[in-house]
Amino acid sequence: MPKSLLELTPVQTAACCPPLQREPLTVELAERVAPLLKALAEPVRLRLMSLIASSTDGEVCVCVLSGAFQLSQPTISHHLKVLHDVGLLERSKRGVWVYYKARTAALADVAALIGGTKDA
Amino acid sequence: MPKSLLELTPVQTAACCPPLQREPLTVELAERVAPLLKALAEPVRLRLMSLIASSTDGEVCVCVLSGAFQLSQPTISHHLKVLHDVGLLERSKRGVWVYYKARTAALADVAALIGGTKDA
DNA sequence: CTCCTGTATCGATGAACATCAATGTCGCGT
DNA sequence: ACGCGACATTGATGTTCATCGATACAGGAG
Repeated sequence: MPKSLLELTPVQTAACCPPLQREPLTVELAERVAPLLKALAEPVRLRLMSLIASSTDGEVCVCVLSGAFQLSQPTISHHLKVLHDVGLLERSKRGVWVYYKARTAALADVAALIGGTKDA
Repeated sequence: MPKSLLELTPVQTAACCPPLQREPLTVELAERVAPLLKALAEPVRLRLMSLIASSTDGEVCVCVLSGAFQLSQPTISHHLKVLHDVGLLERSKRGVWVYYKARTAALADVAALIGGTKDA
């Protein structure tokens, strides 16, 4: 896994404004970013991501997450897998329990690309 | 259409960090943001959005956009409609031509919600 | 070793989606 | 008026996806 999920070039990261508004996205970059957005583009996954990212411990047990939604356990597990597969969540198993942690850097990367702050 | 697409509350907009990392997203907010992310979560639409947002004129004619992809005209029209329907694009017809303009504020809203800059 | 419990995987099903060809609609020129 | 060109809408098709029940795979307790 790369240090930065999106592997933005110096020009891109140092840019005054979000790459998306700076110059047309390349096909490759668009295809690399889209899966991250797609993973977030679902209400349940957005809330899962938020629940984990806003937790004081930084980590949240799946057992807690399962109880926070009126969805079956396999469904929650599926959504967590989607977020994990694109690199938005880290997974650590301790004993019988599994904990997920948010990769806030990845979130920041996505945000910086699509919007961020503009001006010089 | 609301002034701000996401209608973030003062607490949310003035927050030190992205709402998503600050406190668990409410069901309503998650369901309001997800469609915007879904609209962006497609390589072609991401590139369309970028092409329009990065254009010097601020506006781009559909005739230009159609030529920039190896896709049928209806398909491009469909993608533009998706972006327009969620409020990411503005549409203006002049003569026979149709021009689309990026709602950068909407992009910034989404970015601020999911990532933005953290720290205190 | 054998249950019980937490989590992941599998298989199926119905809904949503990307794409295209065909058709419709609206302006402009002739 | 007529026809052409730009764009949108419709209908159809194959694919992707969210969800669930059933099942598999751990690891701890007894």
